[in-house]
Amino acid sequence: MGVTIYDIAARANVSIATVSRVFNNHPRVSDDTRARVLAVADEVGYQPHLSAQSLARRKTNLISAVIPMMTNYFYLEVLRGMQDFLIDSEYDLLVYSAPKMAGIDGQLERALQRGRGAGVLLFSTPLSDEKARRLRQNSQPVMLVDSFHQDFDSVSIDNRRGGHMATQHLVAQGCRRIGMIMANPKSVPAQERRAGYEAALCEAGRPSEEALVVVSQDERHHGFSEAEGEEAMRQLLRLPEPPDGVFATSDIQALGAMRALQDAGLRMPEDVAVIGFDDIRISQYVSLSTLQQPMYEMGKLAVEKLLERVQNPDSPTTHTVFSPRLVARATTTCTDSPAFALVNTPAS
Amino acid sequence: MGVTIYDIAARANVSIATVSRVFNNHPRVSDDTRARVLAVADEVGYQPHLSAQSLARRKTNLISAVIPMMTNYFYLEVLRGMQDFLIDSEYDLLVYSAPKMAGIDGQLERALQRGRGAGVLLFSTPLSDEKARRLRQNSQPVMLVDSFHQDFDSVSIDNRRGGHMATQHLVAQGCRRIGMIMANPKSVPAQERRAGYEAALCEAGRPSEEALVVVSQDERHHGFSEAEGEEAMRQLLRLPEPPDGVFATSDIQALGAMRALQDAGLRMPEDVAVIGFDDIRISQYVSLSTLQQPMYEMGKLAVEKLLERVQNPDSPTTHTVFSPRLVARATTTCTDSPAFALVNTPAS
DNA sequence: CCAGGTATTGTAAGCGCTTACATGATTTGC
DNA sequence: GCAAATCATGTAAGCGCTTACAATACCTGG
Repeated sequence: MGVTIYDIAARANVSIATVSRVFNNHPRVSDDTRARVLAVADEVGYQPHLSAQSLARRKTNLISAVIPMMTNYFYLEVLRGMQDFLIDSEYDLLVYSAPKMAGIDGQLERALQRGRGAGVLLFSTPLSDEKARRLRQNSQPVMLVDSFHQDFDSVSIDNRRGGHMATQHLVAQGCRRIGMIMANPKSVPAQERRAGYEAALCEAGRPSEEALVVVSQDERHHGFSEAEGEEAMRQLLRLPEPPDGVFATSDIQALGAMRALQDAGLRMPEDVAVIGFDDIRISQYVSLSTLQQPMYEMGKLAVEKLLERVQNPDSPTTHTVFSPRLVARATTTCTDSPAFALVNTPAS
Repeated sequence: MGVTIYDIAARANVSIATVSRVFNNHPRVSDDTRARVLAVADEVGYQPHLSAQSLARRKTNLISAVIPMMTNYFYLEVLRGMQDFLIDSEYDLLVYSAPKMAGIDGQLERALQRGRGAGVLLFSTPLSDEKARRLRQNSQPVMLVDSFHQDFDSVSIDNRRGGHMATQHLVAQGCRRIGMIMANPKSVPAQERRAGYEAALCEAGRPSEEALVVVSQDERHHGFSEAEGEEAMRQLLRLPEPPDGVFATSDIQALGAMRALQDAGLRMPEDVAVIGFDDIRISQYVSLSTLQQPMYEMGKLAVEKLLERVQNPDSPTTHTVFSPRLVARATTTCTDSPAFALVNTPAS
């Protein structure tokens, strides 16, 4: 069907080996034949057959990204960073995403198929020892993004520090009772953010109150959803002494919390200050204070490091930890001028 | 390295052909041997080698999505729809995205490589006759999403109708001078939306004024960016008689326009009503009126139809056109209660 | 002028799988 | 009870490429 190296070999009066050498830039080909082969190839529109190459070379030029709940804009930015790196490389990207947390194992299995990809980027997925063992056996190197395990390369963010910074910021803004809207504890980043929150409270000499932390039991998105955030906020507001500052484990939950506050007729930040985590694009528009993750850079670095690992399977494991950056906006401070105030001036 | 059918054949005392038949659910295998082969395969952890399968079967289980400027949230939603369909199929998804419009040809070439994928989804890319010819020659079927060409299957939206609805809505809201913030005319959807705009003005007995349509010359994103929208709005405001209603070819441009209006101290919708196109998630939060595209459904249907085409290369070409849906929010109507009003109450 | 390089090209054996065809072993129909 | 059909399995030839090894041609220097 397609043009093969046999066709070219015949037309250029050389063997298929020579044709192959030409395309692989093998040095031992005379300039003469090289030119002839390339001319013929060009003339007939030759394209190498990628599956055949993969089979013969015993490696592919594909890498896989395994992503849970792509609805989260966080991943869009990371993907963008990845693509910007890959576009100049010879590797292509397979995307395996699962709508629910639970589907991630199946997608990971798919990505790990033999002869499929050269490496796997696994996002935001905690690794049980059992699963880690399974991954180590596989021939494809695995790189963890937004999660951590001693045995695998990883790129992540200092969640504990972020939780600490968020809480400290609320303290600095004068909040007296600081609550937290926590995702499902199965999420390791969420746990870490909570640890930072508690450490900061402790440092500030505040008692940490169980009731002020609302923990999501959601399995589907591990609590990272607007609905979960809204529900959690309502719960906080029902407390005898509701908080006047809230740290949510993600912006998307914070958005839900904002909705709940609005419904309750409360003002931000005067009645309740709100801070999230991630800095997704929406946050800028609704002036939500948050901890920014360098999503683009994380994506870019992650593929870069994965490809290095593919080249060099035995180099020592590395872990890169980015620092989050505090972005103070209108939900916690009174100085920042709000976005789109005019839209929201109720018309009369 | 990996376990092959030879290993299994040896351990199960059968030929490799039989092993292959077992995995391909060939009917002519006795239950007895089938069970034996499967037991052995399970024991040694056999996984078929996908490149080898592709080569022997002369087809792959990959489809490619070629997407310009993934920054646009539109594509995230479409991707989600695609993934939800693919997760139950045997196909996997390759994503080729280009940060700029100009990079799309290179990515398309990559996706079209022989032996790579079974089909290609090409997004939002106008096809010159030249390029169409090139695509027809390729062995992979191509499906157009958010664009149109007679010779290829397509899934798109009735942009003309959308432009018409948007403009009609502004008319109904009492706008007297209706401007338009237009993307680069290289974008066919933008052109169509403009046609709808002009038709609606004409029907309403309004003269269409050249100066009221600001056309972007941007090449990078074809004008689909916040900065371009903002600049266009400023330009409109400098007119002797500025518009009191504006239709933007996308939400992202509309967001820029909103920023310009806010900077100018103008109220929406009292001074200027604004409507966009797409209904990206942010729009809901900032209460931007818009024309909703069924992005998720488009993605889902697109892969579904592409896979049908892969099965059946000779069936007649089909075109599916979705209708946009008007979503009136606070930027055009006074009835809708705005989102997050509290955030935007300037604190005192 | 010839042994011993070195540069260029060819031969052929894979890579791991699918599948047309061939071969016995069983079953079926009459 | 036997030819014909059916079933289960094996043999071997690819799919399109890479690459170790072999072969040939052309240089060197002594």
